Amino acid sequence: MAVHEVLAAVLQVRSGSLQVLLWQRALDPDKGRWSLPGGRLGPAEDVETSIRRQLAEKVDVRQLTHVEQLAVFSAPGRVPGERVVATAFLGLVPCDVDPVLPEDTAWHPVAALPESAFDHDAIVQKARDRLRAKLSYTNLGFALAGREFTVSTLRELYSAALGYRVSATNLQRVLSRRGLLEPTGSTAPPGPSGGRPAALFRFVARGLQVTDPFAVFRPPSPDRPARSARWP
Amino acid sequence: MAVHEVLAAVLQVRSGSLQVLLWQRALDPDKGRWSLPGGRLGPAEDVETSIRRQLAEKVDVRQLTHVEQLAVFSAPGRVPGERVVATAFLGLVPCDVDPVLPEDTAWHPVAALPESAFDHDAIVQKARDRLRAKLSYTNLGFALAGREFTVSTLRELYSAALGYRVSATNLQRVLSRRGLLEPTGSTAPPGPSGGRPAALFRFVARGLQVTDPFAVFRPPSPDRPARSARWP
DNA sequence: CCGGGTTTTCGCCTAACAAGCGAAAACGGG
DNA sequence: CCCGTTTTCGCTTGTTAGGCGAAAACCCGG
Repeated sequence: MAVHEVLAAVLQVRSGSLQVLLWQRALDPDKGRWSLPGGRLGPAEDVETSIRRQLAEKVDVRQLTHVEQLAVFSAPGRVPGERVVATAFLGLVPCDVDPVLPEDTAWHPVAALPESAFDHDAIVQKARDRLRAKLSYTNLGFALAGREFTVSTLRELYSAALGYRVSATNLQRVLSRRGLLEPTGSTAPPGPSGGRPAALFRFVARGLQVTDPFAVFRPPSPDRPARSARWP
Repeated sequence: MAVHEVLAAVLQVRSGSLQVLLWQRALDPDKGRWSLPGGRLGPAEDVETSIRRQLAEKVDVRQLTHVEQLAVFSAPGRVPGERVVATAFLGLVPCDVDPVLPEDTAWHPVAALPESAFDHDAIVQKARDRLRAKLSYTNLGFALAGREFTVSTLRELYSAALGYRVSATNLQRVLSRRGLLEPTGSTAPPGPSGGRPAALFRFVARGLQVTDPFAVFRPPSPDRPARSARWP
């Protein structure tokens, strides 16, 4: 018999850095420290429904472009007092929205977290690592970007999330070849210092999908060109 | 307030197919159906400690070469009666052991599961998918293989786990290039019908490690040859 | 309206890796 | 000692990531 809570590390790229949504605890334990949004699992909801419901108190749910389970945190003494088992989530918000936040809530760069409550910093690290990994072999970028964007802004998003500078040329090429990116046809107005107007792109699909080229030892499949189809 | 249980899909390649450890329920609910090993989370243990403890009743724990969290299953009605939230695990057993099993326990091919209890079949599917994915971009094969093996037997393991025939040549090449495989120097005795004796190999590391070549958009790093290190 | 500065986009090239194929190597058995 | 069998290795090909620089397309000031 244990209390079950759900917690989410909601990430967004803001002003060039990857940030996480935290709220400051008004009561003990860990009063004054920053913790992840979430709360107790209700009796008639599964964990994903629950975290979406609880996040609605912090941000508009419709602005959450992606939610996925991260892991269970269950060390016996992870919170003082009663035993609490937590299911942690990764949530993503696109860069073109700026949700109104409650008083006690604010964004913090994941690279410089404030004093955080309990084991919540470990959860944030895990969320960041998951995001970084999935940017490489999925179309998860759609959850960070707006509906339409230029390659330059997409480059800034990837650079901020990954923690290192990414080549815009290569980014466009790789995502295009994988069939994840498509041009809208129109262009964005050039910046104040001029320059060629950038073409607008969008992600072909806005749901998570994995690119399988990372799957090796593949069998020759009928849909792929089938480099040659004979097996011992 | 909900009961928390831990469940594990323990997989092993046996007689050429991927199989999962199940036990047959002697009591209602779902009497007679097959379910995953596991049980209630104890008050002083985290979920991984708990699943390892509970699996010890089924198989010798030292034979478990890999254990990882899969996901939380928490649909309100997933088991009748009291609310039960489950943390599901993937467990792997190398092919060269054959644990003694309790009466009610047996291996079943994941491709042809018997009538299984509750949502346990969904957990098994998820475990299978996770294994298949990780075989491609990690050294997880070490958990399926024995300490030493020939390329042919490794090929059979990968073929069984992935569900399609794998080229032995390519398997050895890819794993070697990634620095995961090394020859022991000795050879295995040839089969009854003769043939060149096969060289024995082992995995360099027996803990899980990810091969990053699947990470794209990488920065030029000092350790890698650094094709050329200049950035705009 | 023409040229300089700026930003984006595209083409060409290279490197790395997966993958297929066939020849050679290394055994046992008649 | 030749033959069938199994393994291993080298050669080659196709695909993808990645780097570099030129051309394209805009603004603005003279």
